[in-house]
Amino acid sequence: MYMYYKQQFANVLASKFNGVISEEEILFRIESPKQMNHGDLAFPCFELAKIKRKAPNKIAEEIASEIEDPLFEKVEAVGAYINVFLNKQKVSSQVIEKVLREKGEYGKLNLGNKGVVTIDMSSPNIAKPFSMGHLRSTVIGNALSLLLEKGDYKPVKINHLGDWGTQFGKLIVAYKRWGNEEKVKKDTIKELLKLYIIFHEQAEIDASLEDQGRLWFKKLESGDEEAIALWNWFKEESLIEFNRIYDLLGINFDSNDGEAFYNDKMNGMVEFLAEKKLLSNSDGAEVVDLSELNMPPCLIRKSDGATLYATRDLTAALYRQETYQFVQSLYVVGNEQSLHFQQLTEVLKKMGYNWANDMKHISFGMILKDGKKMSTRKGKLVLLEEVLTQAIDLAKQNIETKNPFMQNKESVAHAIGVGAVIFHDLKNHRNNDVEFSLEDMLRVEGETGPYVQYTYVRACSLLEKGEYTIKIDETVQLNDDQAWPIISKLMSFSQVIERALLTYDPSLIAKFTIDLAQAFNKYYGSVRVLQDDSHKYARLSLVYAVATVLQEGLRILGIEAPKEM
RNA sequence: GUCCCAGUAGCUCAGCUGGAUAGAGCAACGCCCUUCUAAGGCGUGGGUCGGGAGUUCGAAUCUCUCCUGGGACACCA
Repeated sequence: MYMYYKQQFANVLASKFNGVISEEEILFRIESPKQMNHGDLAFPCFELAKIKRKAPNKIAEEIASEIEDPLFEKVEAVGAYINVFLNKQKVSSQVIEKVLREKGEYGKLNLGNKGVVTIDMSSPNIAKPFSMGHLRSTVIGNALSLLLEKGDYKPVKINHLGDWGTQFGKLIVAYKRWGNEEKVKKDTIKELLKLYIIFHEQAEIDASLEDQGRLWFKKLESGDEEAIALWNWFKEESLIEFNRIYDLLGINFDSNDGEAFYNDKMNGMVEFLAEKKLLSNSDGAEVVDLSELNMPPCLIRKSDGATLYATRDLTAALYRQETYQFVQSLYVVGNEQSLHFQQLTEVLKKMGYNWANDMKHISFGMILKDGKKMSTRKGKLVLLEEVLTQAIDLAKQNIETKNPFMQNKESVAHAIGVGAVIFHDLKNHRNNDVEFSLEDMLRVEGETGPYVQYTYVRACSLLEKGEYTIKIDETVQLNDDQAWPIISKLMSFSQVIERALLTYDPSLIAKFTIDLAQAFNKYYGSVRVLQDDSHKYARLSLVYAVATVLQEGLRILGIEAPKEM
């Protein structure tokens, strides 16, 4: 909607400028003023001043006085700017009616099916607890997937489980040395984590442990029965735990092919590298040299012949291109792996695959503890499940005091608790590091998920009390200017989606929902919606539009919007 | 040492492709529930946009440089 009005303005301006400056150029220059009293759209005349060799404010004045259009209720020159005020009544009706018609589809970018986008996300390491770090990948990946859908792409969510690699060799060694079947059966993940930590402690004393770990991974990779049996056991137990968490988060995947899935596909990839003469030997290991790009070499095979992370990721990339023929392939993986992904891309390009350029590392910042990276090896980590449980409990307590007679307390508390945690993760730009703070995560006031949900609840309550039903043929005649900030926000929704999609940035959606909620709460505080007068239907329609868009915004973030709380 | 990310109010962060008096939330203080859910609203205070130079009509935003924090840099993932 916003684009439409901007286009109209550009159109009018173009007709006044007689080709001195192109319409595209005008469109590009038009901005939305930061302050309400500067109108809804503004055109700065500085550039024009150079071309026309005239003072910019003179130009603004001249043009402003010439513009007359029913869509604009006021056009004024302020300094070098031509400021335009949209016709509030007219635009309000148009925007609200569009939302009433399109409902959840509002804001969708209808550009025709744009193809498959694979999203490598979540990817927890089995035999380790699901930590806060994996929450980020999971939640960001999920939001991007929903966003892509809204933009007419076909997302494929892949949980690239960390279920292969030397770490399992190490774990097997630790289990065989210090493990206890009974204990492990009882509380698998916690026991395995203990073993993993012990291993790394002991390895500092006895370096031969590392070698044994590598040996057992090598055994695993060559199909040793004992190794495989243990690995299977660890994996099954881990998946049970992970699925419990995915259920809590309400997130699922289109594929659970983890690293081990590519086990039998790696030889072909390595052979192809050899055929292309890209492999070289370095200290007994097989690597792809990238020194001409100022990068360290990419390791393909260890000196004992076992594969590495890069080997599996390269194989996975090939497999995904073949299987899905993606137009983009996203990797929602932490910042610290940026070198790895640069290497991946470069190796694929050397192999002659141009689609390597369609692979994008969607990086995100770390969750820090006391300003430092958390380390599983040293046992420094925070368990996601505990955080979620606490958030839900807190929501339950709040409901008990604020709305004790409500139905569905359980499911609402779940929506709010989980919503708070997800929103907290998504509201800031993904690249920022975040210091872990349970207090911040459980916050429900101010710029939080529960605040947005609460706003939605208020809106729903109004619709309920006002017995609102959409009358699609009736024009919505909104007469109060106080609604304008809301309208202005509503009309920018698809813009925000487009931008979020372009920059792979869900935080823009989160900020949008906050802004819209703030505008609505302000309105709610000063206007009595359910007042019985001739504009009640229009006001309720506005409320309906707000509720619809808030719900849709939350949905894209992967957050539920309860009707009561 | 090389490369990547960041440095904006006491704290956590916004600030669109450079544009009009730098904005929110939290915390602090003061108001507003006999009328639509106070998980809300209104108001007050709080800023050399890390330092310096440059480009420009115009810089928190672009360039260079320095400082600070975090991270990555071959047989972990």
